[in-house]
Amino acid sequence: MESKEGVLKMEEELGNSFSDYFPLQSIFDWSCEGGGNMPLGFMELLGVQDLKPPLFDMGQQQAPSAVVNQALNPCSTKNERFNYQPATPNSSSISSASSEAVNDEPIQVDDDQEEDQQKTKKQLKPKKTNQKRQSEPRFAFMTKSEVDHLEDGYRWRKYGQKAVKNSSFPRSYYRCTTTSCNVKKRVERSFTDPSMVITTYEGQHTHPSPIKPRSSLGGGAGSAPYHYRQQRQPFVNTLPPLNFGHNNGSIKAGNFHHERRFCSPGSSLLKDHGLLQDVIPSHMLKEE
DNA sequence: CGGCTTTGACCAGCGC
DNA sequence: GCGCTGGTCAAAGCCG
Repeated sequence: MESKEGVLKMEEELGNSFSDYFPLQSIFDWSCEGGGNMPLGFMELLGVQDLKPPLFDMGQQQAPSAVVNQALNPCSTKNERFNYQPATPNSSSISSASSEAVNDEPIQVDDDQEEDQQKTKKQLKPKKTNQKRQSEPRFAFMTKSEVDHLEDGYRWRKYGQKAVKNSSFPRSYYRCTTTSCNVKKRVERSFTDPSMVITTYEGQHTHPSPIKPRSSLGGGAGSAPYHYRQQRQPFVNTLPPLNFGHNNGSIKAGNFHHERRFCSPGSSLLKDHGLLQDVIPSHMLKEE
């Protein structure tokens, strides 16, 4: 199965098994049994916990898990190693919450320290002081998408790209453009299925989504994330963007269309199902 | 002109 | 110790 392979790949990448984090249960199960309470949800990992998570506003303010319940009927998936992911743009997705520092406080580098580090780096390019690079909470998910960089409501600056071993697709590195926000994300395509995009978030946002609500747009072009330009591709996005609720008017009509589909269960889900089935193991679908 | 991407180089960690 | 690989830096260039 494609998706499972992807998840396993992510496990390797993250250096931990998802079962280490979510023994016997996936986030789906949290939603089913815990009344939607996630111990450490995606939203927290993204640092939007106190923002009325726009991410899922599109889902009639449903909790992520609820969205999942509708979309994937996770309660019947039992111990499938899947969990929900942010509704990424253009896509159906499979995610894996992960953190190498589940028990760690998110690293909040003092501004002064950070400045010092940058200064020294500029001057001497000294050794990096971060002995353990990946100490931030991380969250990875797979997305079926033609677009590499998925809209999630935040603005990102690409700071690097590397060819990845065993993959013909490069990995891109993005950093949140907001000063003092240390969130990073990596984006790469699955080499087993080029249509799948693996996005890994690292760290927590310390600020609200920069994308303003439509009502405050006034044209909105100015707040349109830079990469919208990149998304002008002949492909059609298949799911709503990760708007984090403050949906920007600049998001193209196609996305709104999908948004509506996503919000209305029933036939709309069936439509999405066509995409999801590319992602969801067939046996999961049979269980429904 | 500011903000962003591109891309080659550099650095650190890790395995052999 | 050496080489490989992933992650980051920063100059150059692009674009609205």
